[in-house]
Amino acid sequence: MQTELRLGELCERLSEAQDHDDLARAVAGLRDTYDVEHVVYHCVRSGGEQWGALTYPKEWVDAYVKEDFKSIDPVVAACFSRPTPVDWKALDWSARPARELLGSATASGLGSQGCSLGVRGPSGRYALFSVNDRMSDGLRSRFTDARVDEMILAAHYIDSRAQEMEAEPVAKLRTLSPRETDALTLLAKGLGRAQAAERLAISEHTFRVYVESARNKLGARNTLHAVAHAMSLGLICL
Amino acid sequence: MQTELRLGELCERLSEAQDHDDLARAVAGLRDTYDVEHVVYHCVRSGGEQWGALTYPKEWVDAYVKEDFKSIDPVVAACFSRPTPVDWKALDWSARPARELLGSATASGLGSQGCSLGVRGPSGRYALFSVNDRMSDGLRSRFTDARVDEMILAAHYIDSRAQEMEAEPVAKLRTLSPRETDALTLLAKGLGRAQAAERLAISEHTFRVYVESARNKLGARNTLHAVAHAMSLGLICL
DNA sequence: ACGAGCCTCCCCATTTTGGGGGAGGCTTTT
DNA sequence: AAAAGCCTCCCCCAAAATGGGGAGGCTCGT
Repeated sequence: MQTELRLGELCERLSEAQDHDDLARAVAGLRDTYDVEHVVYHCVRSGGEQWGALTYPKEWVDAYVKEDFKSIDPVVAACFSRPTPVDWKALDWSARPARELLGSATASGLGSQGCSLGVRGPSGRYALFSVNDRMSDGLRSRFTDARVDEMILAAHYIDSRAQEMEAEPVAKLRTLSPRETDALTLLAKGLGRAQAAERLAISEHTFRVYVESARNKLGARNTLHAVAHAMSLGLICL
Repeated sequence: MQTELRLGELCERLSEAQDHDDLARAVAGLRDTYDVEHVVYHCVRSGGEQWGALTYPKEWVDAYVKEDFKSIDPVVAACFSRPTPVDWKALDWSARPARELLGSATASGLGSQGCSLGVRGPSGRYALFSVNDRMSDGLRSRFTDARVDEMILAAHYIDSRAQEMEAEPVAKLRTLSPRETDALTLLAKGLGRAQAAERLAISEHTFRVYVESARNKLGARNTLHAVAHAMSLGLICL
């Protein structure tokens, strides 16, 4: 197995990538360089449906989507809260849905060993970068630190390119005034209007004006929608 | 200037880091290795107040917090939506608040050139990794791609350690049933209860049961709080 | 000087939500 | 077999929110 990843090659392919197929080709090149069974970029959550740039057989990808394995996949759950690479072997696969996932993967000819790293972006965006092999011992334990570095860099570059491809032209990023931000933030934190107004040392009437104003700026249908939208845009945070 | 960053040294310091001071020492070691004016890890948004592990003088840090520069800092805003490193020189500093920030920084003896990379985590977490120097031309243009790689890796490792230090013991991660998730997601997207119930092909009474149930599971005070909380935990996404 | 935006405050009628209650059928796990 | 959770449906009443309207003072940018 090669001991050095030519990220220059990956970056070159990514810089020319225009669509998901181009990303898939870049990921396939990575698999060949790593000399592993599969390399996977799985965009779990973004503005639209989940999608992936990967080397898995179509049969397995179709089964994964059809059975909605994303909602019970221990890898997806584990990487959601851990910032470091996760060895699949270390996860709990005892639950029946997880065993079904494994069975289905094996039936599609895949190895059950792998390593994944979660990547996050704005507006709750969440993606997974995985390396999969059929060898009996975990990839993570076989990887040197240098290889973890390469995994992190590969994940970052692929996700960056994916975000760039998805980005809507930011014609006009909505912003809120400080008081509007305060008003929505306090509501998001669970305070009622009366309590929030008191917290800000203003009247409920005034508080309401800020909420209405923010709602109009965000083009929201109601207060809840305004709060959710503001959170999604990263304008407020709990 | 050295052409190779010894990330092994950074990782060693980080693996032993127990608090923010340890992180600051690791960051200071990085500054010495890079041979630059300052290196900064700025946790802009997480569960608590903003904080940083950095080499800036206390005078400047105090001024930054006191003037609430975070809310107008073009670097903070730019890195929020860009997944790749941002050269400060390329940003718009013409607005008065931004000029005040620059003036204050210069008065504190800082250079105005730098490069920053945004890092994201769960629950809307957002941090910045920056390298600052007083040289007249932008660091970004002087950095080779190898240096960008090191910047990305350094940002990742520091943020990972920071997250590990902050992580509350996950005694019980709240989850929602699929229907509860659907109900909150549709409300977050701006549908009214009647419309959302129709979308799910259930009655409004039933829809309401899911909302109430989700609200109880999340320990939320009202529906808006439940939606905001679910988004914050990454349970639903727009 | 003027316009835009922010911050502040008030009113009424209608609609929606929250809090409480009730119920049954199905699947999964232990 | 039993318990727990999910999915489905219905009711009432009080409180809160929404949708519409009104207003003035201050600061900043052009």
